[in-house]
Amino acid sequence: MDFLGKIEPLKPQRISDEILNILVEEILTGKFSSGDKLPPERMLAEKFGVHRNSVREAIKKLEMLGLVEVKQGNGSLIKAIDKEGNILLLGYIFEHPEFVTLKILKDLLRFRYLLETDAAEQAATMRSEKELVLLNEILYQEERNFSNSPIFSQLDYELHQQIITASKNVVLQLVINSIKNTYLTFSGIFFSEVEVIPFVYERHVRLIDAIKEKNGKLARKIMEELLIHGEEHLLKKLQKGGSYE
Amino acid sequence: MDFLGKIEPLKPQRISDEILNILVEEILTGKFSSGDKLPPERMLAEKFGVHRNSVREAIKKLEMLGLVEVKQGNGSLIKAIDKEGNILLLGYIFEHPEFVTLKILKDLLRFRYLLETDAAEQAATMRSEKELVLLNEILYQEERNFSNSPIFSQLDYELHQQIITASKNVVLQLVINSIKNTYLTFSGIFFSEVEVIPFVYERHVRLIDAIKEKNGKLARKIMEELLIHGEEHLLKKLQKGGSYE
DNA sequence: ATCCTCAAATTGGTACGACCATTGAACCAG
DNA sequence: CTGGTTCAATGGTCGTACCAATTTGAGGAT
Repeated sequence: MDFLGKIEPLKPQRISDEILNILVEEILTGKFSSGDKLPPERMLAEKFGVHRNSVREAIKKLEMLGLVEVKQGNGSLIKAIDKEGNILLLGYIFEHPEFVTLKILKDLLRFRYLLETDAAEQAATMRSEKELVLLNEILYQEERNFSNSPIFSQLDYELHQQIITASKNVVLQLVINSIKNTYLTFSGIFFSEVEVIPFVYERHVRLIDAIKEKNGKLARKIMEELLIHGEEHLLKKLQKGGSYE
Repeated sequence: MDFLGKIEPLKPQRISDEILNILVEEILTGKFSSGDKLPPERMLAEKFGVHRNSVREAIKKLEMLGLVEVKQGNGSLIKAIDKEGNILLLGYIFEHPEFVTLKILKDLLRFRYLLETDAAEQAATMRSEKELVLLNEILYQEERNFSNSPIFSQLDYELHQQIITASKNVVLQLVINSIKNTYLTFSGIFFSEVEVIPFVYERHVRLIDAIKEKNGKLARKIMEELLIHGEEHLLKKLQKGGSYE
C-alpha cells in the first residue's frame, strides 16, 4: 500500500512486539481458532528462539486486545475476535492487507460517518475561540501544501481530530485516537491522488466557517458531504486498483 | 449465554495487573502528568517490592492503552490522555468512581446513542433468521426475569450486543466489546430499580418486532426512545444519589 | 567561553535459570 | 462409581546478569 512516502518505519524493534504481530497474524489467519489454546509460553519461546519473558510481554498485549484469556495452570485461551476482540485490533488488521476486506473498510467508514457528523455539529456550538484559531491554523497549512499529498493527508487528519476535540466529547476523542493509525492508512491512500485535494480543501473552508458561525446543522451537512465524497472516491479508487494494496 | 447468577469469581489479581491499575490511577489523578516520565522500571520494582518483570508487563499494557511511550535508553514518557489515550481507558476510568464525572457519562451515552440507533436500523434489514431466533430467546429470558434486576441487566446487554451483531458491522462489534465492562457498570445501576424493567421490556418487544418486520426506520425510532429514556432515568437517579456509586 | 568528542551513567531490552501457584487429568482407595 | 490424592503441565514471580540505546557531562580543541 506504499503509495506515498510512508515515513513510518513501523518496524517493531522489540522482540516482544514482533512476537505480538506474529501471534495476532496467526490468530487472524485462523492458524489458531477460537477455543484453541495458544502453545505454552515455554514452547513459544523455544519456537521463536527467544526468552520466555519476551513471549510473556507479547501475550500481555494480546490480552489487552481481547484476543486471549490467560489463566494460570491452564493456558492462554483464544477468544472469538468478533465477540471479545476490541477496537485496537483494527490497527493490526490494517497492517495485513489480506484481512482488509471491502466489508471492513465500509464498516469503518460508516462508523466514522456516525461519529464525525455528530462531532461537527457539536463542535459548532461547543468550540472555543482558541480551538477556532487552531482550526484556521490547520487550514492555512493545508493551503500551503496543496501539492504535497502526504502532508495534506496528515493535516486532514489533524483537522478532523481537532473538530472532535472542539466537540468536547472525550469519548469520541478516545475513540478517534484508538483508530488513528487505521485512519491515517486509508487517508493516505485517499489523498495519494492530488485531484481530490481542492475539493476537500474547499469543504474544509466552508466547514470551519460554519463552525465559526456556530451553525451546527450546516457543519453537519458539510461534514456529511465530505465523508460521502471521501467514501465514494476511496472505494472507486480501490476497486480500480483491484485491492487496496 | 450466561443466564446464571453472575457469580463473578473475584479474580486473583496478578501483580502486574495491580501495578497497572496503580499506574493508571496515578496518571489519571495527575500524580504524573503529560510530558513527565515514569520512574525507571528498577525504581518502580523496588518501590512496589516486586520483580522488575511484573513492572515491565504492566508498562507494556500501559503502552497498549496509549498512556506511555517507552523508549530504550530514555524512559517511559507519559502522553496526554486526551491526545493519545484510547477507548480501553474508559474501562479503567469506570473502575475509579472519582474519575467518572457526569460529563464523561454523558459523552459515553451520546456515543452509545450514535452507534446503537444506527445499529438498530441496520439490523432490521441485515438480520438473519438465526439472529432473530437468538433475539427472541433473549426476550423470552427477560420475560422470566422481571424481578431479578442483575440478570435482567445482563440480558439487556446481550440484547443490545446481539442487535449490533445482527447489524453486521464488525467495527461496531469491536467497539461495543471495547466498552463492555463500562457498559455493564452503568447498566447495572440503571436496572437496580426494577420499576424501569417493564418499560424497557415493552420496548424490547416492539424493537425485536420491528427488526423481524425489517422496518429499519421504526427500529431506529424505538431504539432512540429506549436510549433517551435510559439516559434521562439514569441521570436523574445519579443526581438523586449524589454519585453514581 | 564555545563547541566537539567520547566515555560513563542511565534506562529499557533480553537472557538463563529457578521456584511458586493454580489447574486439570490420571490415579487410587473406599 | 465416588471422592480424594497425586502429579504433570502451565502460567506467575523472582534473582541476576548482560546487551543496546540514549542522555549526560567531563575534558580537550578552537
